Amino acid sequence: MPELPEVESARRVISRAALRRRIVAVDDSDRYVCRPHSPGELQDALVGRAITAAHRVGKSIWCDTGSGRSGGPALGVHLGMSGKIVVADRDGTEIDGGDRWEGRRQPGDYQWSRFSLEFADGGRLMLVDPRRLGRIRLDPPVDRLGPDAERISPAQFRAALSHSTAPVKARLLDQHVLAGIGNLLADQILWSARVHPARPVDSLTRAEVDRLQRATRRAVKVATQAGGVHALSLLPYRHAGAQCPRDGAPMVRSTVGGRTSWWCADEQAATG
DNA sequence: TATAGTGTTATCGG
DNA sequence: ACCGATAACACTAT
Repeated sequence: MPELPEVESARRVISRAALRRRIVAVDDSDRYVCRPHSPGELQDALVGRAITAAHRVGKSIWCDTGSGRSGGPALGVHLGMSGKIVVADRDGTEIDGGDRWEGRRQPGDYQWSRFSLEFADGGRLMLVDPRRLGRIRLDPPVDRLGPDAERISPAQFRAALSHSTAPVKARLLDQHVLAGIGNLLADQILWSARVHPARPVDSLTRAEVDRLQRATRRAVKVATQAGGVHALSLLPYRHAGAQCPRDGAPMVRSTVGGRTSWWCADEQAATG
């Protein structure tokens, strides 16, 4: 599920439930999720330290670590397609972030825990991730990300949607251009702004770019306040046979920018 | 049983 | 070198 709103929720879980807890053990045995680190590398870097702060840009989280007065490496967390952060007590009682149904047969048993930190009191922070497309790495290259979609200024947004012939949806999804927008947010933004997803960026009018900017701000705000993209109004209409909730025209589906896209056949015309 | 999928990245072609 | 499209990744849900 994770797009910016879910990732922000995960960051808050870490901030609320994991700060300043001394790490006594690390399970970094999943070679795919912990690539390109070698076995034990994450453990060696983290045992004896604690998370001191959790930051986010777009869909990337990184945690400052330290022990006493010495700082450690940043712990990067990416949730991929199916990851979530769960913090649980020694007995498996979830402190935060968990869903009872997600890969959990009994308290403390997480079938899909792909990485975990164990704290001195026996509690754990886990990356629970069925598909294993999430990622844990030290000192992640967050400087390559574009401006965060929640904080981007109108001028930065106009700059992001310029100098390109790419489909506007591909540009919205490019994390190096604008960080945090995923497939569902992109469809919501384009629908709200009444812009066809395949429109070349350099064909957009100033008015359209402004509508996209406002729609981005609104969609990110709505979803972040609700804790996830499930709150987006377009979501129930992204399926075969659906009609646009504004004008009743058919919702159509195609692939744009390599992703499944849904839009209103009438209001989001192919030419502006 | 077959297919699609809310994300990222290496690779390929222009 | 830049840009964009595509495949691959791993696994579950429908």
